[in-house]
Amino acid sequence: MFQCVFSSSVLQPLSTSCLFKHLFYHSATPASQKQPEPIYSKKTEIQRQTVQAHSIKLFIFSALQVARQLLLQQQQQQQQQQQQQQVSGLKSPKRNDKQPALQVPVSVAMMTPQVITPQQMQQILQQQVLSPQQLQVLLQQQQALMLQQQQLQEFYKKQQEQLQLQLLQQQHAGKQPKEQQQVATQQLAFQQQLLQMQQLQQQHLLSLQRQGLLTIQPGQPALPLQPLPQGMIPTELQQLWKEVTSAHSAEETTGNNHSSLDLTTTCVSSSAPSKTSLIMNPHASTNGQLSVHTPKRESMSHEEHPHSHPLYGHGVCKWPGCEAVCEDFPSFLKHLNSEHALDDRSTAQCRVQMQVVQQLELQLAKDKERLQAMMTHLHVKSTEPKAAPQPLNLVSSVTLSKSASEASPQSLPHTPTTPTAPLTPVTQGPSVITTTSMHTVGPIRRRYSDKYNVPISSDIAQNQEFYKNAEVRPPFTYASLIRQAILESPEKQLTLNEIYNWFTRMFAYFRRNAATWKNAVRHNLSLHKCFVRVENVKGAVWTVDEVEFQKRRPQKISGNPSLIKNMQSSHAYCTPLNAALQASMAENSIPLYTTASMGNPTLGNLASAIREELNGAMEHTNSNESDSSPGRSPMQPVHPVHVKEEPLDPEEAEGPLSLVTTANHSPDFDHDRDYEDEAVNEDIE
DNA sequence: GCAGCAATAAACAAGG
DNA sequence: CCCTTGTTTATTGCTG
Repeated sequence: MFQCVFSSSVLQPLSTSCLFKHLFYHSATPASQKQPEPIYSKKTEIQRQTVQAHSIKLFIFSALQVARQLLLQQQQQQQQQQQQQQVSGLKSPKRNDKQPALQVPVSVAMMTPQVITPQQMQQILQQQVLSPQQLQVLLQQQQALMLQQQQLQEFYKKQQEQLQLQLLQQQHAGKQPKEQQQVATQQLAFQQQLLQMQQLQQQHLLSLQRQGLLTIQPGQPALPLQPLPQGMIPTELQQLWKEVTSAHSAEETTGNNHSSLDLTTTCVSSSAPSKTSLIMNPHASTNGQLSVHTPKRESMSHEEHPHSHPLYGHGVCKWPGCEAVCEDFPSFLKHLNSEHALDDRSTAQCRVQMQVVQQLELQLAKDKERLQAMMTHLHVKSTEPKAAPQPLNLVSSVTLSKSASEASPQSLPHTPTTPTAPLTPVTQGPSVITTTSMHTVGPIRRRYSDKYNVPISSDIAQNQEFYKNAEVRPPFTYASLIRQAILESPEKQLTLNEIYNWFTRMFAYFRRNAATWKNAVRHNLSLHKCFVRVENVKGAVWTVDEVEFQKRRPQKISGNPSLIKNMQSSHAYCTPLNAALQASMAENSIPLYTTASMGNPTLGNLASAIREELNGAMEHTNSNESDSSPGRSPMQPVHPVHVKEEPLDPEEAEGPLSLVTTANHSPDFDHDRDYEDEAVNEDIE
């Protein structure tokens, strides 16, 4: 069952064919009339936004309730069987294999039954392996196994230590523990996970010991972290592992760490940017997964600062729910050793933390997935109806972005139209096509024009938070931005550095690639007569010659003043929204934008910004051009309609009172110009 | 295809 | 010498 996971659209289940039809329906509509449509994606509601996350939590919870009871019964039986077999002798471990897991598809049952990671969940969902019923069964199984793990732990504690040692030894030897003869294979794997967690603790102690701060001899040799099949090891488990063993791993390259690292790489996915870039490039996290990147950095930082610890900061133990004050690192270690030793409570807390991380990662994965689906869909849409050269252009741009992130972007000349670039489907690239990753595109020069019809100050004021937080290129020329910066200053004059600061303060976009845009700022200041350098006592300041500025582009903007006025008016009464809300609304407004909410330029701006981020996907889809709409993309200058734009001083026009006009206009608006972030990759600067 | 504009890159100089 | 500031030139992409 497929459901729309995007926007406020109705959650209607769709079959595969219906989904395609639906997508095609949207694709067939001229992009200039329609904003990106809600993406119908083959996912269940689990992959929806937070609401869905909550839903699934409830869903899981209810499933767990059922599972709990089942498990308790099952557990009792198993314990009885275990005890019986200890008495009567041990049977062949093969019985484990014959004992089927709960009714779960093979592909799932084959997985090591551990807590489902977001990745697994995604995979399951994407593969459409599970029906909701199956999913429920799986969840029950998962939880049951978790409970079982807990209870097994207790049980083991009550058993002879010999039993545990035996278990460990056998696992170390790659054999199946005897205790697992009576449990399903899932339970076996859960025991393994339990052991891994114990190993985490052991490793932790080991690491502490290696720091010379503990003298405890580990009771058992560190067991190799058993790689879980199919790369299914939970990322969060790795992270925990790395966190716990970070200091240790820095100085030792044991098999444990190797397997951990390798698995990390595996989890990142083979299509991700090279491991090296992830590791070496401090900005690579924008392209890759933080869950992978972060531990790496932590590991390195710990290497540099032996007294730093993921669980210790600002004199406080950062163990979840602890916050005990530890004056110094040794006392923290002592505290950690005493209060957070390997016991039920610690392992339970560890599990909780794992789940927290899982939730976060799931959330992140969902959003990434949605973004990718959106982009994929839009690319398809934009390429389908167009002639070959343009789609090539577009696709190669994206491809370039990927290759650029993999190779050395700096060395890449701007060859966005290079046909030699493989036309790799977008979906095959790094699973994370983030906003920032779009910025890693090579220097693709894209026309970058002012929203002539919208006062810059108005737009900036309306979307201030958005620009501040989203790395979206403001749809204004450098000249306009510089002018705005200067005009915003109390004395209408700024030093170059102050202009820089304004840029970085106002636009997240300009917090990157400083060398590039600063050069552009200087270039513009020097180039345009409208910027006048005034020698000051302290140095030089830049001012704006408004007359010159107005003379700059009179020919470009002309047309019906009333339309402009309408635009400004409708634009002005939009309440500024915070960035997150804006982004969300932009998402949701996309379909409406083309139809009903033409009067909401703020949303329009956001929609435009999103389009901008879409790497020109909708470029040249200007089959319908009509410039009068205030809801038209603010990115789009009005070409055909000649409006005298500049006479409208933005400072005058942006007043909130200058409005009161039509909110609705022609649903047509031109789409033909999309501006993307050419984005020199700052990562390697 | 061309002109114009804007973005980008880069060389260069002057001054702190 | 390095950095910042400022100027200039060249190139490229986009649009009309």
